[in-house]
Amino acid sequence: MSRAAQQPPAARPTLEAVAARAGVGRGTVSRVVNGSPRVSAKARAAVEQAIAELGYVPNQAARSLVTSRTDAVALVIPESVAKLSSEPYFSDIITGVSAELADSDLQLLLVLVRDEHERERLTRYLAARRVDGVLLVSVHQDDPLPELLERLELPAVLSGRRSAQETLGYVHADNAGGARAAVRHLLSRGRTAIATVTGPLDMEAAAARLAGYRQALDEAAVPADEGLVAHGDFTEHGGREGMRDLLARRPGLDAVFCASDLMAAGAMQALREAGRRVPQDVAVVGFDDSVVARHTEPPLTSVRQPTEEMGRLMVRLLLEEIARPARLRRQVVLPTELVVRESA
Amino acid sequence: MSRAAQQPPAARPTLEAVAARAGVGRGTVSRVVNGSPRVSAKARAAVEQAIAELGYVPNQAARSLVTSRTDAVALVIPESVAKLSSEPYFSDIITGVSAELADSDLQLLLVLVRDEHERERLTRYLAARRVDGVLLVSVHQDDPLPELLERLELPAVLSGRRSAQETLGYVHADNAGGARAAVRHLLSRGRTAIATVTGPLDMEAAAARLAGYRQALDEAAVPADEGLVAHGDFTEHGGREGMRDLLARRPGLDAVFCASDLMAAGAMQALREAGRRVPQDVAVVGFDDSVVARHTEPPLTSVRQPTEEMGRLMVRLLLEEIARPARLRRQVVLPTELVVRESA
DNA sequence: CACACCTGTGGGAGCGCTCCCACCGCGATG
DNA sequence: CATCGCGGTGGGAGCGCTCCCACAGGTGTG
Repeated sequence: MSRAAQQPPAARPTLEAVAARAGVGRGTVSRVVNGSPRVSAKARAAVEQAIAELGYVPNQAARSLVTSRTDAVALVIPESVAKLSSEPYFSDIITGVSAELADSDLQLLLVLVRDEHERERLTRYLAARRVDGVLLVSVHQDDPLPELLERLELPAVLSGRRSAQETLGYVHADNAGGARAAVRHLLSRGRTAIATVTGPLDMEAAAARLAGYRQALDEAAVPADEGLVAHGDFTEHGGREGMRDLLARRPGLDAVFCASDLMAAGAMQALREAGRRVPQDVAVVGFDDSVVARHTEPPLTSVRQPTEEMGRLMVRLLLEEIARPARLRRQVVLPTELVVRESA
Repeated sequence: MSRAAQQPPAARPTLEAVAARAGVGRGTVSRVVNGSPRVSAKARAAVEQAIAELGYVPNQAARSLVTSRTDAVALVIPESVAKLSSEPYFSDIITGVSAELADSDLQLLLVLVRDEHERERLTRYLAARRVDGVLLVSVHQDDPLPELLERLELPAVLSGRRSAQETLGYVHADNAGGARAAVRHLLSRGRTAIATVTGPLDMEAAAARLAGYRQALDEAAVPADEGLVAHGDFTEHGGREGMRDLLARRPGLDAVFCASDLMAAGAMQALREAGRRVPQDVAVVGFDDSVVARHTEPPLTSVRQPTEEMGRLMVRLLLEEIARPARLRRQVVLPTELVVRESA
């Protein structure tokens, strides 16, 4: 087909063109576009009309070049373990982040980091300051990214923290408190041999959940039994394996607290294999209260953390830090809540 | 706290600085950075060393300004229905897109469009050509975005299509074929009163699945019965409602094909409420083979579509189109596969 | 009535890059 | 021996914007 009628994709109008049409200078147009108050009503009206008539949209690259802002933030997800879809936690964070960002004029860059190579790419990218700030989720203790962010003096907010001495801003849930509530609930239902499947302990969230589990037992004067502690990795597979271990070591257990819903789902599979009924023989509690919790059979009692709200809050903290970088980093802990269903 | 020691965040070196250090001109550095072959080995080595020594990273804004490329693509997800986390389909697309993009040097912008206001924001954004291309998923028949993309002559690839006459490039699964396979499977197991819960019929994928269902019954000379067709919206809630309707209208049904796994999960809840056993009384088949399928009780037989691969393929098509825009748009249909589990 | 001061304005400079043209030196060619 | 071609090179121009300085014109003060 002839493309003779093809017109050069309609060269976009520039600031200059708008200025000419409105009969004002470039400076005035720029002031209107950027919402400066130092513009007369008359000039403003003329400029706004010219903008509308020409369909002017500012060129972000030109703006960036001179302001050295990018009006974009990156959400970095280390996808070390599994796929995004099996971790509803990430999806909920994304939803919250995106929602909160929609009200600002920032764009959301999604960066999944699968391997070393991709981490290097990200490093170069951040060094080039191609974003104004970074949201980092699922932080591990030895994760090199937080340090990089500090070195680059790039505004950043974590979900989770490296340790209790975290220097960057962060948002996380009351992991210890949630775990405590879960175990207390099991105790109150008369369970006595309560096991746990932990998350990866190089993540503070996982360590805190284990600590909460221990506290609750301690409070109730239940003697500690390391045989009742299995280590998982937040995944379904890890939950299944952990549960099998536990059943082998302590066949008499009558409850298990899993540090994620996915692990709880895996644990329930292992229990079913072993012929144990949930909750009659073994009560199960998860953590996250993600969609998975509603799809297990029986539905899973779980510790709800406000994941989406955490995403929103991360954005708010990040915007604050971008606005005034020197300030002390804010660190926020959100409450959790036990959602009781049939599994416990 | 005193910030006396505060140093200006280490002004990043420019092309010019590299050129000076390497003892060459700006042009040569630019050629090296952009991989032009027209550079002598000697000059190249000198430049590369200077780059390493200075830690030079090109300024993307400056580059963009002159090339009018952005090296970014947007993945647009109309989040009309529910949350991201309850739709594993989207997560898998994201995973695939991100993986494929990692090998190119493009960035992924994630844009969730929740309402009219956010759509307008996106429209302005696209008009400003702040991305080199767009991936659009979950396309509805009356969706204004595809038309906008055509008008803007912005490279774009859809997942799903508006109709069989789609003019834009797209990738989708063999929806009709998958549905046919599902229903044939049910027929082969001796089911005779096979119902279906459809997706939103303004999406071609949903319409095609319904068509496939009808074809399979037709081939088997099973008389059509509109009472066995309920309309859902791909969500769990829709599946539950649809199933209740079906049970009310045709209590004798012995199988149901649901156009999504989520609806199948909802349908199974409704069946349980009604005291029907799955699969003994009613066999259930879903569509997507998402993580949900493995978490239902019993595990769900489902039509697998290669969602992640679809994401990757969308990126490949988009890159092609960005490279040479005038070409005919490629349209690809990927095969589906029935994964048999215990629900049917 | 001279002066300072404030609001609103125009436009030069310059952000860091790519594009392109001019030019250099060399070996091959007539 | 003059001419050409060609790989390799330097650097001017310019992308579209913001920043900032200079300046116009009005208002208020001594």
